[in-house]
Amino acid sequence: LPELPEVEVVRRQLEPTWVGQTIAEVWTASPSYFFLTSPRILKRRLPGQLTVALERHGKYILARFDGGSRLLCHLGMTGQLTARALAPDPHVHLRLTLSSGEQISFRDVRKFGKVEFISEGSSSPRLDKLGPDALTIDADTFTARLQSRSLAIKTALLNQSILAGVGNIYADEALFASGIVPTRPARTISRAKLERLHSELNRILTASIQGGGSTINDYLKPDGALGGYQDWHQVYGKRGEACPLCGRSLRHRVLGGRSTHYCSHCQR
DNA sequence: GCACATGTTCTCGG
DNA sequence: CCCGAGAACATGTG
Repeated sequence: LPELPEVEVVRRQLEPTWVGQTIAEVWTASPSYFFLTSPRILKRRLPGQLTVALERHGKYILARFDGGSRLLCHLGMTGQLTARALAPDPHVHLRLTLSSGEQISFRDVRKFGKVEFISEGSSSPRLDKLGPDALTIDADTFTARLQSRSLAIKTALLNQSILAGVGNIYADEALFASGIVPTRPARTISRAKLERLHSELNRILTASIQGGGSTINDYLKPDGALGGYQDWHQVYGKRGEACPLCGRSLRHRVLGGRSTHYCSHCQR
């Protein structure tokens, strides 16, 4: 379930524990078909690496090491990254023991998460494909990247090569907040409306990070607490409930294979 | 048993 | 190349 705000909360909580530490030991579950880089390579390349930064691009977390190599993590749908001690369970796939003695664990029930070691000087096709990060993109770049598309605006927002970090929840919330119907082709939306969407998206992502992200089913912060932003959702998961603006019943439909929530009166 | 689930990636159409 | 529909991935919940 993690989208940009949840991944950023994870990054911020892990940063003080992880950055500045050397990786001492690597443990992987076996068997596991969870890794883009084989457990054998992870165990050979990671020990001894000094972590100099913990970064995020879109929904990806990247640990950067002093030699220039990086560890790429994607939480998929149910991934959790934590420095807490976890009770033994079959869903922990990777544990990194740091020089401080603390452990970073990657737990993922559905195994849609990804872990990849990127050697110094190498790039990752996954990273190369990503568009600008949704939290830091400026209004001009945002409108330029969307104005040329004939895709439905929601489908465009979910496309990580156009804009990185927005998932189903925040796409629905941002479109509601800016009064745009999710099915509208992006290129038919005025510049002013796209600028409004940019500012509402930024406001919502920032507020969600402040609130600790959204917990629907699985997401937990690294400290084990629930997120808080789900209480502020206006439309996501609220089909049939009253629109917070006009009181009419909120609609639901499938768009691009994804569950989509909107108000047909307030969003045009 | 069935429907549904927050993400990514690929294939097969047009 | 652009776009959409659908499936696949693996496992859980209601």
